Amino acid sequence: MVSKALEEYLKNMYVLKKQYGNIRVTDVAKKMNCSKPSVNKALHNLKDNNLVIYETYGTIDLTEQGEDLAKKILEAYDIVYLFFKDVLNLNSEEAEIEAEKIKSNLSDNTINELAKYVHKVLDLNSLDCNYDINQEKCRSCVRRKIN
Amino acid sequence: MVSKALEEYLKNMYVLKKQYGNIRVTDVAKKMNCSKPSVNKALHNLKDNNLVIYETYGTIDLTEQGEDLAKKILEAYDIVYLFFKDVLNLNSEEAEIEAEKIKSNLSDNTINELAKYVHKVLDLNSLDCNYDINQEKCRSCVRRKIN
DNA sequence: CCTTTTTGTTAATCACGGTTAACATTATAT
DNA sequence: ATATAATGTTAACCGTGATTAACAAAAAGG
Repeated sequence: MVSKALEEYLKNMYVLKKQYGNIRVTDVAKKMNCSKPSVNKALHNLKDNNLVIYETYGTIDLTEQGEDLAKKILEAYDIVYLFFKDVLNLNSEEAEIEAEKIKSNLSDNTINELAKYVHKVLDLNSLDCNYDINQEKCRSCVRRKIN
Repeated sequence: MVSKALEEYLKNMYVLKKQYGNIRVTDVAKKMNCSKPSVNKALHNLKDNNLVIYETYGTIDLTEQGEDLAKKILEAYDIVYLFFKDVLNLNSEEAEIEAEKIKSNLSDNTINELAKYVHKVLDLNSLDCNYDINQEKCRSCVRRKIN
């Protein structure tokens, strides 16, 4: 099991790969507001855990295992974010911050249950709209897709 | 701002104080499954932060500030636990573990919103019981008190 | 090309939270 | 009252994740 800190590096590398097509130490450092040596260290550590492919001064890529883990982390983030934003009605900025803080702490099962719950509640709220369009809980009464 | 780790020591000291009337290094260490030197270190650190009253080989007590913080942490735990157990329907053990993991991460505002939400949902579920006693979401349809 | 700039790495260091081993103090029991 | 047991403290150390300063390599521009 890799640490939260390392997962965070991995996640950001994954996002950068999708965004720019490649992963660079400088970009990761900028994105994470940390120093380049920190990224370099993380890189070595992630490599030791078979999550990235990397040689000194070479290109950086995620292994299949690394991609899977990154996706799982992002999915956890998404579902927690959705809960905070659309169920608890926190504003986007706060939902983002709070989701970021706890996404890596929760077990797979909890994330699954939360996903099911959010799905169910957003649907329920949509139905409620037919009865009382102005009631407070209808702020989030738009049917959404959860992948 | 004191660290999560220190908050955890503080919380456990508070609980032991309520439970036994006094706080002892050995008891804290047992409760937290850590060594006595760790407790001792935490003690010095908490003292520096004006959260405990403590002299070498002397009795340990929480300051008013320390008690307030400990109570806040416990309240956060309780509300998160309740959410996992009675809203998400996790079993008690899992709800406990998950609540423990994230209680100190969430902002005051999030905890407040979560408290309001849990309160509301448990009431709603109670009402739902009148319509369909057997539907799945009624597993948690008992009216509960949240202090 | 070759100089300059950007990028990446290494070394040394730090803070934090934890440990074990050794020691000091306090409490207990006979 | 004192030997023994329990409790608490200190010192030395470790791993993790971060830093800055210095350096090496690669890329870019003239």
